[in-house]
Amino acid sequence: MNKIRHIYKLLLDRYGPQKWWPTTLKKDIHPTYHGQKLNNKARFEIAVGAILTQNTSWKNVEKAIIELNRKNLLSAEKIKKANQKILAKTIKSAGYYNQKAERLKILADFFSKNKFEDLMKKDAAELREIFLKIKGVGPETCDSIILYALEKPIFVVDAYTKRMCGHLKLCKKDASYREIQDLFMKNLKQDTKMFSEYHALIVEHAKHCYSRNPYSDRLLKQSL
DNA sequence: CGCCAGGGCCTCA
DNA sequence: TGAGGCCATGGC
Repeated sequence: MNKIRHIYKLLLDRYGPQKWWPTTLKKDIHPTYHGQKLNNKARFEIAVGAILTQNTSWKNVEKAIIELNRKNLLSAEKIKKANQKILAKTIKSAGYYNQKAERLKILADFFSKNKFEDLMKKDAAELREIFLKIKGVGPETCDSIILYALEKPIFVVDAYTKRMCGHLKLCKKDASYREIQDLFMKNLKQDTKMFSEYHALIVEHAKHCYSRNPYSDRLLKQSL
């Protein structure tokens, strides 16, 4: 059986559905998103979260998003108008707050000029070209926005994914982002929901098995 | 106390 | 292209 598909089954069986993107869908934090189709506010918030979580634990990001909400700053128009230093202070808990405040400003500017309805008419490859031109948006942030905010099928590769694939010898240790992305996308059905789950499951699994060297991944090593 | 977290930019070969 | 420095808080 195909290893990539096999790993997905094993992880799903072990951890259950993750229902990513997290937090924004939790009822207690954002009632309007719970169990509903994403609205534009939710999509924007996911993009903001994708920036804020760069090399940062989600817990710290969650606090920052709650603060943005509390100060009524969670929209493209509001962030565009906001004082950058105040914005930085608001997202302090997410770390790199000066850089990220600038990146949020740029992102807000982008989304005020490019409406979700229009962006969603494009396919993942077109969107990728567009987002990668934005300063502060690299491959992972770009693909996270495309997959989770715009719901187009593209596989998100992060440090955990690379670590896991290297450890399981599914790719070379110095494999590029695109190589690893291709590895998954060429072995899977192009399905947004499944790609969303799979990436989330890798993160969950990696938190257990790939946080500290030497890695021990009994679940997957035994089964491959 | 040190290490690391769901990266990306800039600089310099 | 790729390696290394830099950005920074909070949890453990």
